Amino acid sequence: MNFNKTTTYAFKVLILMSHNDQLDYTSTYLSEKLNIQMQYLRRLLTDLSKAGFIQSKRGKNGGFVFAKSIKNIFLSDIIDAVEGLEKFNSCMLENHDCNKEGKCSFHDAFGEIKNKMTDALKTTTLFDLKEKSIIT
Amino acid sequence: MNFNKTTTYAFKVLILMSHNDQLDYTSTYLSEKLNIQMQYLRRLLTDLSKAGFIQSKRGKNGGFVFAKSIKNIFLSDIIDAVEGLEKFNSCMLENHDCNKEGKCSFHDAFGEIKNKMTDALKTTTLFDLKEKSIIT
DNA sequence: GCAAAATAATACATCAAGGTAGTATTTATG
DNA sequence: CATAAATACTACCTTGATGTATTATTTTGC
Ligand code: SF4
Ligand code: SF4
Repeated sequence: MNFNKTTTYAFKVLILMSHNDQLDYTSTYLSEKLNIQMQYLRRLLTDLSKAGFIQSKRGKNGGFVFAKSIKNIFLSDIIDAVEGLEKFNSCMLENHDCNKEGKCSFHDAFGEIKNKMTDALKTTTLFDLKEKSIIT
Repeated sequence: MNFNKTTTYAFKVLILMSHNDQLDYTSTYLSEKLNIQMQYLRRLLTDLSKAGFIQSKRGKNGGFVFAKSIKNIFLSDIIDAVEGLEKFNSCMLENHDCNKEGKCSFHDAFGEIKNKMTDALKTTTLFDLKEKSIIT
């Protein structure tokens, strides 16, 4: 019940950026502030650009800004872009032949909980997280 | 929100074995029935023995049987033995400096859901899963 | 007591995620 | 237009999870 590292990085970056969602953030700044290695972060930022969350400005005074309103970026979108959302809905036993409700107690026992989790991810935006976040 | 492969194997093995919890199951049988590679499964079975869930009988007519009642084997025990239970309770953002409630919206948004998940794992036994499981 | 059937142990192979380095490209500004 | 400051790209390294192969050990039953 965790995201992979890259997804976690993505969250941290975007949450930090959402503190001032009009600002340009350089990869150097983000890297130092969040303790994420430069090169890896750069790739991630490029990916997040290609996914449409942020946009890059190359050259001097460049950096990254949101490409759209943080009210329109759902947590599920971020997960989906980085590690894919499939596994959050798929069988916890990786029994790919089966996907039927009511066939296995696992499904019954955790299906509802998983759905709530997924719902939360699909309805929570970066804006929603903004105020209370301690991640600086 | 998934277990790693080894944990999934462990679940499948133990769930299958719990269908008839007095029987000896050979690694060959389990391997073929569940499509798990022999050598890897063997190691897992040895680990599950050492963890006290099952016991091994070496030599001809050997195999593995439960070492204790399946009413006393909680899903959380299995996870804990194989991949550790820590991450099911730790910060989803891997912000290891912090572990305070109310400090970050993430915590508020998903804390309750995670607790329910953990509770379910800690109160559900192999016996509870027995009847309805389709995993043969 | 020997052969067959089982587990145990050990060492090595493979693969994907994550991490690192070096070079190329773009752009603002003096 | 040259330089500095930024991102983009590409190739390689490291590590941990998973997979495979080989050999050793134990036990049963003829
Ligand atoms: S019924 Fe069980 S095996 Fe089938 S998809 Fe649901 S959890 Fe997986
Ligand atoms: S408050 Fe946020 S950062 Fe801190 S432990 Fe909870 S989820 Fe993690």
